[in-house]
Amino acid sequence: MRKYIEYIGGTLPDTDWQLYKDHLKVTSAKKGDIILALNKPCKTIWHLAKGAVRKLEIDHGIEKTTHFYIAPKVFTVLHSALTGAPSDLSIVCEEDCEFLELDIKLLQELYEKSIYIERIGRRMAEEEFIEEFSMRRMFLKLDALQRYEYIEKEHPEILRRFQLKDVATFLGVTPETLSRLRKLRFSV
Amino acid sequence: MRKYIEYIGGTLPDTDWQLYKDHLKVTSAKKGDIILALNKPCKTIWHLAKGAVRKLEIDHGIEKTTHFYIAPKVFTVLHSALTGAPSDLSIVCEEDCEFLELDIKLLQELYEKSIYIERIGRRMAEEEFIEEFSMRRMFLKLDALQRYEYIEKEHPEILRRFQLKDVATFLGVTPETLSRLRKLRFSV
DNA sequence: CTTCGAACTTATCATTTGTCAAGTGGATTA
DNA sequence: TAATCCACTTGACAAATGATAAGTTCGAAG
Repeated sequence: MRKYIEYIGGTLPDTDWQLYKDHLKVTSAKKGDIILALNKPCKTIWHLAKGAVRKLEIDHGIEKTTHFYIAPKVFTVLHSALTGAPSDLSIVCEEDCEFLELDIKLLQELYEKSIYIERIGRRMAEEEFIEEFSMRRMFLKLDALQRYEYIEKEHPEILRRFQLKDVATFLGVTPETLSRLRKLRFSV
Repeated sequence: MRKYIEYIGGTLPDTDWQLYKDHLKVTSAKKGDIILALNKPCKTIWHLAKGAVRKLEIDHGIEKTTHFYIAPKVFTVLHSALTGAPSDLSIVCEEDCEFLELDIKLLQELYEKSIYIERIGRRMAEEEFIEEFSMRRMFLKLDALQRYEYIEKEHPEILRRFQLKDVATFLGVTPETLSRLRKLRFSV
């Protein structure tokens, strides 16, 4: 976790770091476990220490993957966490996982107590925004094959640790199309 | 501006608000003016008080619109502003505009002076993230016609104040395709 | 070991979207 | 006013992707 903070250019004095750490709860989950069910309000920030999870939505009965997270990584369902509304996303473990959980309400109290923690919150939101925008640009600029090649080159870990059918919906194509694109790639 | 802060659920005590206001610089620009050129580092946060602007990138010589902003709205090129790197986006006025500009460096100093301003910064980043994600979901869930209908229904102002060719690239289709989709829509 | 089911692939055909080329209309300018 | 430019539209054809159905492979469960 502290590494992630440094990665986004943040620093946390020891006392603030201690304050933060004291509110984390250690949990774990098995492959296949759903850690956030559809339509449940999201009340947690997960610090994924080990494993891999997937965020998904249901679109006309079809599962569509919106995010892949691989440890170490911090994630939540922001809209739901901020407003208390039911989450339109679900989160499932794709491997056995270990977490440090932080309650949203507790985090908001920590914001009051430490400007440094508030700052980390801002930096994390900024990074997520940039990442999300770069994903959208992928759809504006690249066709399906190029999007696949981008993942292959920039995030090969995703191909190793998640199912292709989920990578397909993440890329905005059907699993059949992804299969054809991969074949195309090998023959060139 | 203060309205925008309230909209995102923020509050700014009078003294902090005064501090913030004192650092804003009033500027204006004409329709067609480029307020941020491609490859220049972005050093400004613009508070768009009046008018409409468009953010765009160049992809293989083709202009692609990434954002539309209509007053009142706050925007910057976050990645460039945070890192000092040249902006891969350009910003152009689509109407005569009035701005309140805030220098990025000044804002970072203000973060040191006021936890409330820091908090507004966090809230803005969070809102931008949620907005950006909802845009990406549009590409995952909707085909081109449905994306157009979404804009027509949820953001009709965009159709009134920007050119269709730019709406087309924003939606990830060619202007010719958008034209056909619109024709289709009217005949149904 | 065998069976079963789910992921993945492959094939065929329909649909959507892109490309290229040309035409229309309205606004700006000489 | 006339000429010009550019956004927008339209048409014909090509390419990409989706839908459906069926086949293959592999790992999990009995």
